[in-house]
Amino acid sequence: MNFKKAKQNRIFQDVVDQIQVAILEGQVSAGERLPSERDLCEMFQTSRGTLREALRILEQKSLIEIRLGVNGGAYVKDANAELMAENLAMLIQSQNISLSHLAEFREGIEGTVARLAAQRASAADIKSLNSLLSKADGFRRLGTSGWKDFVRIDEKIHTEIARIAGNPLYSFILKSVHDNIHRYYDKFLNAGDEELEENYRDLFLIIEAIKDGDDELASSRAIEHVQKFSMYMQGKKRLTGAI
Amino acid sequence: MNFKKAKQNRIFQDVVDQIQVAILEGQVSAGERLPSERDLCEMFQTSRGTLREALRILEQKSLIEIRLGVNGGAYVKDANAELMAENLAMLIQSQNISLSHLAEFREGIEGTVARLAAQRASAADIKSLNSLLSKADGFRRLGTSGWKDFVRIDEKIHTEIARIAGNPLYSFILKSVHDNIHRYYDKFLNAGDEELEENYRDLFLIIEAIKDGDDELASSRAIEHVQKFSMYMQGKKRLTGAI
DNA sequence: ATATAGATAATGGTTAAACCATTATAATGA
DNA sequence: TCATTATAATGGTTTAACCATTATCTATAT
Repeated sequence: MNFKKAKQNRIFQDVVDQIQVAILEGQVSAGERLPSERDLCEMFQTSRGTLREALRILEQKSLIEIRLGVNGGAYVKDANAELMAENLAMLIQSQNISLSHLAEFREGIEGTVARLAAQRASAADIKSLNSLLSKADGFRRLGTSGWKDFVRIDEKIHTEIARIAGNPLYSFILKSVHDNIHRYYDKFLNAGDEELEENYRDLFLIIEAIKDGDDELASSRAIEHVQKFSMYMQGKKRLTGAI
Repeated sequence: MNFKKAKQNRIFQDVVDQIQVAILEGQVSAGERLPSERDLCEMFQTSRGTLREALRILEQKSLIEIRLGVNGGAYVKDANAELMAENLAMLIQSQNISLSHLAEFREGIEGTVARLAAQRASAADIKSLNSLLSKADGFRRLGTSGWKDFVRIDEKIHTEIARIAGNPLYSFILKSVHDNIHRYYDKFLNAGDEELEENYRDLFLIIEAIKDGDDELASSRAIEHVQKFSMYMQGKKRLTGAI
């Protein structure tokens, strides 16, 4: 059965549950504001301290965001992706998960996502990818000075492929992984023209395979692409770390 | 740059940060207890209300667990897997992620994990898998009466394969996915002898492929196995739901 | 009229002191 | 020795007050 211990009634937990249900069921929409703390106290018949403990939990769950001043209060949030990213970060920190583990995990995800995208891409999807690719091309031509923008588009392409794969879970997980990889790698983000050139070529080939509906090729190219990136970053890291 | 807005100093946030660092850096180990609320108040020079807001956040992060009574207080936790499972559950609920999406995601993960396990399994790993398999065999022979135990071992085998894959990220993610699938599917868990028989055979074949180091075969068999399970469950669901 | 500066009030952030509920442990008694 | 009871430490909750931030209104000067 695997039940958890039934804890003493904690009032703030009940408040959390009620508000969470209201949010998840859409009784209050993203962007809207909950009543003020003092009003909520009256509604729940509780003290302000207890109510605030509930708000802290909801805030930590990224379900609400607290703003100050007049018109301040608890605003319902929509983005639930950052939650996963944060938890993944904590997992990585506390469980001593290495960057190579993270990179390997990313390989698996990107490979699968590219395969699915190749199976499911519509004409509109291909168009969208091509548009991003041409933007990347523009930044590539700027050489190393366009590197930063290129990286941004690069990530956007990966995200778009995940969207095309059609399973939102992959989008969320992949975003979490990207966030965490960049959290650690961003400081090493600079490269010569050759790397930039190769990176662009990789993207081009991945998208080509997706266009052709060749799922196995798309998958293997995506994996290879991620591996290359990881190796490059780990190489850089070792060099820089040795200073 | 993607910086976030710098919020007003919130005392409870500072308290959270300090305690979190202490935990993640191992200054306090799992199972140990933090000082009492009143003591912590003195140490942080803060009021009890503020301190409690900090504890609520840490509790929500699954970093601590609060117990009541004498010897009660904030105990440092070790298990960080349930965190992911909970967040995944919320993601599923709030983003309208369907069971088929969850099942597809599981396919990808299990396929990759089986592939890696086939590449990396040691003699001891194989022995461990065989031991689990023989247990499963025992429950299988009991027929439908042993179904519940069989399912428990089944999941254990999947978990073990993930462990053998050697990347803790996969273990955590897979556990989260399993938890969430069971959360929705558990009520449909009953089957005839044929399903049980086929399930056992699948496991046997997956483990055989891992034993032989045939990573592609292990992967495809694992994927097929998961697909079968999903289809069976979705079928059951439709039937039961139609009552 | 318009722009600037200041006053106003609503809202979250914090404090303090008191009381209640739970529970491990010690003291008590059969 | 074992069961019962008392004790005290700890988290859970309440109340009432004050501080800090900020959107909006108001008055003044240009």
